[in-house]
Amino acid sequence: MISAQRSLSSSGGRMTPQRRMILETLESLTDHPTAEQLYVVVHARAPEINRSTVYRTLNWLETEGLVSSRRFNGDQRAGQFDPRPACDHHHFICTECDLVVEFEHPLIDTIIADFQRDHALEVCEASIVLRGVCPACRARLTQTAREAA
Amino acid sequence: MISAQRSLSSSGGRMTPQRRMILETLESLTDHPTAEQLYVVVHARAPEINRSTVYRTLNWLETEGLVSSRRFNGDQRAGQFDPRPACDHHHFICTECDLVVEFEHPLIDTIIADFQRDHALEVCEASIVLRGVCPACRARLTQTAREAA
DNA sequence: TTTGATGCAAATCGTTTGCACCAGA
DNA sequence: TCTGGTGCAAACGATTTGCATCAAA
Repeated sequence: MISAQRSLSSSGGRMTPQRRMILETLESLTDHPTAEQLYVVVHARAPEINRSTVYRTLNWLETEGLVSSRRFNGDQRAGQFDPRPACDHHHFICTECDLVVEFEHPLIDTIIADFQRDHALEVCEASIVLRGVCPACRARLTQTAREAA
Repeated sequence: MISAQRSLSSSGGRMTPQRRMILETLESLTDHPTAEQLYVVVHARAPEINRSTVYRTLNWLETEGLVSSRRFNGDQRAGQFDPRPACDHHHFICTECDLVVEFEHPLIDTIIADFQRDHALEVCEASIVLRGVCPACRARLTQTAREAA
């Protein structure tokens, strides 16, 4: 979760009502919304807030390191915003319903260390994306397959 | 590398001169080109091939599982195409020059197994993205920093 | 012959930007 | 006050699509 007020007031930008509202909305959402999805919620609550402001605020938050943008799927159009920094967790995505599950795993550090040793490249960030099918979608899929047979 | 002729003739689509040219060009490139970059090369060799055809061919190849599209960076606009399936290798990206280095690591299987056990979710694909700085860019950066001081 | 692929241009989608105005520090 | 943020609309880049034509199987 972002500790919005504090982190932000100590950094470069100004705290405005629009930014506060966008931040509060982002924190209230449990998933990884696109800019448009976030805009829809923000706009419903505060119709005077413009779409550009949402985009600008998200970009600003990303440069501040408070959120990270993701593209879990190579062919998806819109970026999704993760209300946490990029560096400290990984993701599972259901290919059917886009459910996102976050996780951590200590072995990533071993992988990074091995890679750096083998390739003489300096790694500063790592992310794992797992893709698969969640139980609900699995049930639906097998049900559909059974009906077809 | 794609074994183009064989894999494709056995699958759904038709082999046309355009598709052959696009495939050969994609195989000849060693990096992970965007659709536009690929189009430029293809178009230089065969000016009659249209941009739409490149996009359509890439989408088709992806549904056939012969290439995979990537978005290594959350905020980058264009998708990059990897002339290999998504499942069998991982990537390091230099944040300065976009150099891509591919690698494999056996521990990913342990991570997948642990995740599946802990979350009761079925994983069918995994990819690791490491981000960092390559030696050339590191040298340039430290040089620039030294000059500034 | 028939179905699917192509070229072209226009449309679409997600995102950014120029500019005049406004407000937080 | 003055720098930086906002709303608006227009621009933009990447990608897709409708349609008439064409060619692989």
